[in-house]
Amino acid sequence: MTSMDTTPDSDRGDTSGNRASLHQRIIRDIEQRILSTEWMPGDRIPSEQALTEQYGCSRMTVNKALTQLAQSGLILRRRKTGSVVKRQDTRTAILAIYDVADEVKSHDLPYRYTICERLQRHPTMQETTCPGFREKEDLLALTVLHLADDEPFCLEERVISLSAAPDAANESFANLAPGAWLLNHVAWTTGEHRISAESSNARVSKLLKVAKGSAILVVQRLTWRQGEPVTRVRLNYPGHQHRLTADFTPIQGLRPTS
Amino acid sequence: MTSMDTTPDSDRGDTSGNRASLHQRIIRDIEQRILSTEWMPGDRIPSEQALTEQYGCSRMTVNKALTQLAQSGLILRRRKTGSVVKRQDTRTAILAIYDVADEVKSHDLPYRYTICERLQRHPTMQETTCPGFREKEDLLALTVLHLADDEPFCLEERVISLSAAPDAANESFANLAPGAWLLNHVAWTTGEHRISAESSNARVSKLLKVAKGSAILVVQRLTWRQGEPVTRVRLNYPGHQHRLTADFTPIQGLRPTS
DNA sequence: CAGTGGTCTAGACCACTTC
DNA sequence: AAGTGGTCTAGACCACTGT
Repeated sequence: MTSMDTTPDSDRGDTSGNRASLHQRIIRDIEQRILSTEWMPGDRIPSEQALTEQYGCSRMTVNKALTQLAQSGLILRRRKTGSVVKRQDTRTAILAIYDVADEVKSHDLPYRYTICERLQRHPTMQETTCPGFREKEDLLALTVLHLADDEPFCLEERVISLSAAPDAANESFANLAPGAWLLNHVAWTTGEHRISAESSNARVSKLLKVAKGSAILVVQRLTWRQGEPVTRVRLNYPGHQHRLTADFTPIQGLRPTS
Repeated sequence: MTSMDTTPDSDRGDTSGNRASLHQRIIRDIEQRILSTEWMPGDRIPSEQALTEQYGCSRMTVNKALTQLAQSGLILRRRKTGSVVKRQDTRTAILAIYDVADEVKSHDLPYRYTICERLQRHPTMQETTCPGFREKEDLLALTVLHLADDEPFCLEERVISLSAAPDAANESFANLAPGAWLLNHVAWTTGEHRISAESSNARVSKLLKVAKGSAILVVQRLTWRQGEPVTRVRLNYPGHQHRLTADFTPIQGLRPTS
């Protein structure tokens, strides 16, 4: 009988300020209840049927809202038993990984890079044992120094699989750094980051012009394309000047890139 | 007239192996085209109307697929001009931040912690100038050493706002470390992480039993609840033994927690 | 078995944006 | 003005799952 009496708030017949769509309002309402601890982890969320009546809308609309809440990790949906507030024991942070050039430019500093080293080789022992690359694969190894305002900003040690990116062999990387070049030529990949702190060794210290043994923030990235390893890169940032920032919000979507 | 002729592949009338739902198959198909560079950034994606005919389904189903692709950052949707493949210049990684206790236990090591220091105070100069806390607010400052297998694993330096979490003042944290306690008592928050590498100072070195000046991975976390700062925490991990890992996949959703 | 979510349809109206 | 996505409806059938 579509009782409208329980309509949560009163912008229903309101002509002004009706910015959000209905399913978004449902999302906000439920988020609010969870945030305010009115609904605690494990508590049951009204069934789609119940919400359909509460909001006087169709089930699709409610379903869309609950599906999004589940996708953003706020609730768990199960058949028969219904949806419940999820326990939030681990939080996820969204870390945006930029191209180093963009990163520098976002600080309003002039950017340039130099290729310090370039050679074609096969995987080392370490590389074959650990993660991605096949034995005897043709690889291109590059060392790139990124500079901001002519000061060392990041030392990039990259290995590219030439079977995944054959064009790389004949590319000078004179106008486009390898990272950006790959972004333009090899499209999307899945991958993995490892972030750690290390003491700089002699080579890194020299190139980054930091004291030997000083703290370096190391971001390692492995990327695949359709199951094939494409590139492995170690980005060495002087620890004192650099930091990664990540927002975490279990609320209203994950804002993937925007 | 719902032409079925162009149905992309042939599991339509197939009774076996019909695992994925239709909108998921549409998502996969489009992802595939983008991954294979058949559709490059900027290229136009068929309109909802066109896809509706291609797949012989209703517009809602196509819309659901495209909406998800847009939410995961793969495509851009615009009215009138239609949807296009998005340029992928920045990638986002999902970083799971666990409670330190869970982190240790996931390594199958016995876990314990000790509260090294505890005092109630007001914000320091630095704290009032920089980010969250109001002046003269009551704060609880804690230093917690987390141990794995009785070896120092992480040094936690935490400040809790007593206006946001008044119960904390009378809590001994004997059975539950402050981080886990807050998770249970203050519900969800939005927040921010800053990850950097630093050289350990005397205090940190001593507590973590590492050489002074060695590389430390520092994770700073600021959390708010409804706009009010709740807690600020610095987690100091010996850099050599610890690393954060994050997966990035611009493909098929962001798997927020799972 | 009955309750719940998962998915889909075949329409509809509107808002926005470019032409 | 026309094309596109944004949203919503009022049904429907099915799959899963706990009792």
